[in-house]
Amino acid sequence: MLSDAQEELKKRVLKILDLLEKEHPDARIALKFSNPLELLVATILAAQCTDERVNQVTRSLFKKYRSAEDYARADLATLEHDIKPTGFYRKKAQRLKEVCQILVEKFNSEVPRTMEDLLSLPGVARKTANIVLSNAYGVNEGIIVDTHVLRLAKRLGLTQSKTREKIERDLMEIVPREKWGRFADLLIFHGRRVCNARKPKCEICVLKDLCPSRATFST
DNA sequence: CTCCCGATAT
DNA sequence: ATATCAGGAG
Repeated sequence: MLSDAQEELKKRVLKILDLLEKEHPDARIALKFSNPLELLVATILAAQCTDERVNQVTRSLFKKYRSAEDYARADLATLEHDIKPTGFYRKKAQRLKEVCQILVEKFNSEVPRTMEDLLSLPGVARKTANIVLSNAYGVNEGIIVDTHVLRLAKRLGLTQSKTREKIERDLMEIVPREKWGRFADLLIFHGRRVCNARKPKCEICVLKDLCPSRATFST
């Protein structure tokens, strides 16, 4: 069912994509990785942690742990120490080890390529799965709804929904499927550089003329 | 909803 | 002091 309001939202999305593409042509995932396993590990570590800190940790981590087997047989206390600066380190170490044990046992030591298999892994929900599918395998199963996409989608008036899963469905209806990956990259990049959580820089924002939240934030 | 974790910005 | 950082589970 396509209401007029939804058609308007689709137009607004295209405008946003166009403006952000011109503003941030180099927008790209900030996590550093060289294969699907490294991306999965980096994304798990990225929960409530800046990508910069994750990259700092993974630079040495990826030299020490090169395969799913390496994590699967790691000493838990050692792994905790190796990822400590990313925060939540006990839970993250436990999940990394458990996830990699499952990869070894059930997935031939490889990172799954389907949403269903990824979601079966402990500590992997839709946000993490979408990042891996999109950035490691070029698959658009859904739209990454992380803290930035969540915040910007609300501020830009693209959704009124509360939960991540509803917001993802809302966005999937108004963003062209071939742009799902690009949409997330651009919103995340813009969210980090301009539309911050704390103090959004509305005065330099290329979206200010179409942003319903602009007045709220202007100084 | 809380908990998990700690560094940093405001 | 408090909110936030490419969240997910109980």
